[in-house]
Amino acid sequence: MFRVFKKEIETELSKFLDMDVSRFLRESEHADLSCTIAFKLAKEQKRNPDEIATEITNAIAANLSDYVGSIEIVNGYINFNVSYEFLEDVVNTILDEDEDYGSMTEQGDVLIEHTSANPDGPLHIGHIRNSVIGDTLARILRKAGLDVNTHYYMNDMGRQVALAILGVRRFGLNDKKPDHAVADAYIAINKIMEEDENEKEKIEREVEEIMLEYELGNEEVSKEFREVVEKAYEGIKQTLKRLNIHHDEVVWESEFIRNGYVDRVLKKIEELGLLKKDGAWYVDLKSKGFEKDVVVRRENGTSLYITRDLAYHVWKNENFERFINILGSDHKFFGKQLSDILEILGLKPPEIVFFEFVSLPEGSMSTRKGKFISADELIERVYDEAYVIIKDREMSDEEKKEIAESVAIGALRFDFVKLAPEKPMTFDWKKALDFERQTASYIQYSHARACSILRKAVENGMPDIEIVGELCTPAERELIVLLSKFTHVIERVLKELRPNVFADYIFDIAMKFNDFYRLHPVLKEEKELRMHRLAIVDATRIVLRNGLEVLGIKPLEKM
RNA sequence: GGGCCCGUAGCCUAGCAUGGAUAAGGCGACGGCCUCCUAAGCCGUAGAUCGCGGGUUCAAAUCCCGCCGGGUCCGCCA
Repeated sequence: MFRVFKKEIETELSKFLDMDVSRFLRESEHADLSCTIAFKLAKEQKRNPDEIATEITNAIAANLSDYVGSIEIVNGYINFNVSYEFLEDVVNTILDEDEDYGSMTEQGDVLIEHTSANPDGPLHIGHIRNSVIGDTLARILRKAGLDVNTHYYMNDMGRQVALAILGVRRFGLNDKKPDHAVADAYIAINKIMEEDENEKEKIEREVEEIMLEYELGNEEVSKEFREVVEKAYEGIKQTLKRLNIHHDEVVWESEFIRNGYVDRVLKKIEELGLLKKDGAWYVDLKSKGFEKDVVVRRENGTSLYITRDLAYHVWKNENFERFINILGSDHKFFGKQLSDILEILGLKPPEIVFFEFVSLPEGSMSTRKGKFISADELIERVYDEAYVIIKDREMSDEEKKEIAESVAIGALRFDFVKLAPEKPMTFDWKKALDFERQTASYIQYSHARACSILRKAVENGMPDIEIVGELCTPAERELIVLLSKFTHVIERVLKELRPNVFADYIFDIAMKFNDFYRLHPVLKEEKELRMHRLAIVDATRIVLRNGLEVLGIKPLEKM
């Protein structure tokens, strides 16, 4: 709805000004939309901005639709405010569209690859950042109308996995959750390598050996790889499920060796005359500014991670219009190489969302050294904390557990998604376990409050609702204008691929709703005013619910 | 050494793309609010040389240049 308001002003302004005017229009605290074009023109024409603003306003005022309620000129700014009719239309549209409010009609297929953690252990808190960004983005893009597929790219051919397999061979798997059991074997074999030079050499030779066997398709070894990888993934999948995250498909890296895509991509590079063979095979990327060649095949004939990933991206090109990867920023160099090679091949590179590292106060994490906080441990502790808060409430234990689970998962997801991806993050137990504001629980609580008011209204036999623009107070106005920006915000996320923007938006709604709640009684009011406010509460409830769902957080009706 | 990212009150963050009106929230601190729709809430107070230095501009947290501090990458690893 806000988009309609904005578009209209843009159209009228550009009729008069004959230039792209959108960059001079912005949301501000002073008005619903504020225009700074007069400053620009004042400079060019060496005139007073106020004078120009007045001229512009006079020229367009008559043509503006009923959604524009007022235009004001203040110090050269042209301030546009929405009308009563706009406010009414927003609330009525939300009530009408209900769970579809905020949905858009973007078209096309998108593939989002996220998480894709090495199957050598459980997800840790760094991986969760990837998963949450990826899953939230997937949900936002779906809300926008796109046909979204999510992939977990299973890195089954890496050195780490080979090592994990040797670990399992030597120590077996204990009876912990399967991903943790794999990690224990992996950590144990790493420990041996660190402590004993002879063992280290021996194990490294074995790693080479089984990697080669696996690439060549040796049945015995392949079976071992599959078993360990599937074990690890089984545990990872459980963790993701608890976080409301699922992948539509798991794509095994080794598949691209077996189905010939790796050979195809190598051949294609060779045909372009870019392949250098000197024992190993290299791609010359000097034209793209790289000092060193990129190795795409080792001397022993095996492929490398980038070779298989190139093959995967050839496949993505064949099957999807857009493909987005969520990657830790340590992959930036790699991502650039991958993208540049794809471009040389005349293919589309992936859109990549990079996020900065999650580190512990004592330094960066390492699965190999067993130095990490697992997602499972984090979830469990946040859950315990959430349970403590409600344990004395009057409800069934089952209900308490459900609420604690939703609050815990919500808090966790929100904590990761609210931070801009490019910001580094230092994990802090105290903050992770703190439920005082700025977390999902605040939003869930606001939603529950709205539900409660509506529930009581029905119980008291006053279910009728009706928005009346003229009755809107400043706080109500602000809230409704914010509610109208749902698709406006989604549009921005689509463009920037930064889901934190959406998280902020939903949080803002919760805050504005609490302002409203404090200032305006609802159920106590006389009929007309009560119906008006109930309409606002219901509309807010709907937007909060839809927003929380887009964030993968359960909208609770009671807490 | 070179590339990329980050640096905004004691702490965490938003704003930076497209320069504009007193730099916005939260945590923590201090003082208050449950005969009133859920106190997982709310109100008030204190707290900022927007890392530093230059430049562009009528106007810079935002753009440009140079530094400083932190992270990360520069493998026949992934």
